[in-house]
Amino acid sequence: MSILNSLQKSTIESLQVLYHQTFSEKDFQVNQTKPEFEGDYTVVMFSLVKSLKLSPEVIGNQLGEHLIKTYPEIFSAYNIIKGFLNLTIADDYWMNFLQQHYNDICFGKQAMNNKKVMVEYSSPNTNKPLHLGHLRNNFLGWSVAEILGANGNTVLKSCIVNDRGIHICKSMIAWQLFGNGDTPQSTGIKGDHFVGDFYVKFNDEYKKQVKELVANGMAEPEAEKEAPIMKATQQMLQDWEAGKPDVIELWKKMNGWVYEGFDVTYKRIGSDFDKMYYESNTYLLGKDIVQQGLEKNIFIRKEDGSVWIDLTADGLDEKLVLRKDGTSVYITQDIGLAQQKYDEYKIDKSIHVIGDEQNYHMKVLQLICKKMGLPYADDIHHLSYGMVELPTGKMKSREGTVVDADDLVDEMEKEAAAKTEELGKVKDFSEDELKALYHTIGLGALKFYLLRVDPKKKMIFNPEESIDFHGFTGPFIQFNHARISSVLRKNPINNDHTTGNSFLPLEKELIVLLEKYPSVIKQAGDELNPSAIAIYVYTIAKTFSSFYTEHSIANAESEEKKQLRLKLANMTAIVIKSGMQLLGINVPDRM
RNA sequence: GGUCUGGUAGCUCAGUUGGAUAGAGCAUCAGCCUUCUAAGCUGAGGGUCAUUGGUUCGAAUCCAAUCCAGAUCACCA
Repeated sequence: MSILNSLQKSTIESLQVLYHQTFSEKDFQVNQTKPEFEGDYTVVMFSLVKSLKLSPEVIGNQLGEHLIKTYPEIFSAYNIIKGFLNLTIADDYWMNFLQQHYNDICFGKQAMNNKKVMVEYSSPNTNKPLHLGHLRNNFLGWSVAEILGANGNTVLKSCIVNDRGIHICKSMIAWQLFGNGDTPQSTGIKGDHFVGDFYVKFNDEYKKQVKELVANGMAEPEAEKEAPIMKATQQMLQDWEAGKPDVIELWKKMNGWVYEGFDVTYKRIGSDFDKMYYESNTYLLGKDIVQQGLEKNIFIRKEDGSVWIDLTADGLDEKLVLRKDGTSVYITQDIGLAQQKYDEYKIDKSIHVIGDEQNYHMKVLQLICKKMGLPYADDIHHLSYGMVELPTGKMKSREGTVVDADDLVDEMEKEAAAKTEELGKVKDFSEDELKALYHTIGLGALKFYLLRVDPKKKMIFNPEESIDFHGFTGPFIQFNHARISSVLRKNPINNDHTTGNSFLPLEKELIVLLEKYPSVIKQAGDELNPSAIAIYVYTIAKTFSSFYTEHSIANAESEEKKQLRLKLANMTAIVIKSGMQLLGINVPDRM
């Protein structure tokens, strides 16, 4: 049981004994004691005043007295300031805790429950390479999956690839027109970038054609429809849907190039999936559900044949679910895919990591599933995250302001290499070891940068300023892990129970923090929020760093003190490593 | 216009669901490496928590209104 739970429980029991009234954890608040006061945890008395009809000071005194008398193994002292009962936790309690967990690599993780969760993330389009926004999505999705696993869930990572549609045809057309038969192999360009370049080429040509038509007197909206390259693209989409062999062949070939490129990037950034879904296989799903909905009168067919759902009573709008030609739209596929996931895996919860620009869409999806009475409707959860913006505003591919994922990772690794060389602490590393280290540090900095911010909030990335390696960053945390590793390499730990020590303030601070790790994992899981982990791990590293500078471990005042500090350091290293792992970040033993 | 987010130090962000004098990092300034890794540590300056009301022992946090910024409301995905 956590110290917080023990504290709540003993408080409730004491209140029962003292006042013959039954309280629950929600009836009073427990916080960590502010550093300017004496004590470790504080119970706030004010909320008890009304029901007990006693002053906060009186309750605090009686409660404090009773607690230390009844639970001497937990509490050693108390004091009251205003309505705050500050409790000091017994040193023995901490000592036992440390002895029990200092070498426990599973500390903080929950036993398996029977829940199965699917986390869908990444969702790339096969017409362009991944960019900074995808990175936030990928890191979030992967980390959330990991965190849910640490909370005892069985987790499936999935990915829906948008591999068909008009945007894919655009790069196909452009390649036919301007490609001269070039391939990634012949040009030496990574497949996803190669195809992305043709997508850009399409837009350039399209703009040019529209401009020409307008110059010849056509109205702009009409010109946008009539541009030959656009008409060709639309024709190609129809051919694709009709299964025309040469179009299908081209489509397969170009998507194949993109996947080769994606594989490299995914491997590099540490994304992986248990299940891939392809829109080309799912885009027809959901139609039968629409049919059922029509029969139940949840959907309505308009005169032109299109099918709609009226959500105005729920504060939303009317939403189209089938076009008049009978083809399905995005939301229809999503309903179908949700059904398929449920049928296939019997998942208890389905988490969709999707940007907040699609909040409305996801709301509609959920509402439709609910109205259809689908059993999983309430278990669909949209993990909505804010866009990554530049100081100048949104990233726009048309204006060439998109920060490319591959380029960014390259830069981060280069930066890591430069810093490492400058410091010259790993001169004995082999070429391969150095490469691995640069990757660990560079990617660690990037992941931490994107994960330390609350997912819900949009964030600003300034490409002018490179991502920092000092302060509240991944490398700072990695550095502290390396420092601890270094100390532990040179000083063996004795497993005997360490006794007879009281804690210095920084030692106490560290152990109180370590004890909280399980609750942080739980919070991060409940909130689907990796930033809770990031902030926590940083706080641990920072506290350790102060402790490390202030007190010598190897040359402690006594052998007992040395053992205590070694155990503290060991547990700190384990928690840092474990927490960073939940973020998808590795920690080196040397850097 | 409707709906939904958000507004905290010069900048980027925290703030444990209502608790004690609102915290970090970056940037600025001043110190600290003959001892375990200085990607570090210590300290200083920097705030009308967008504004105004309300709720109560107590509000950055809850409620209302206003201002500002963004997203969305497609027979696009």
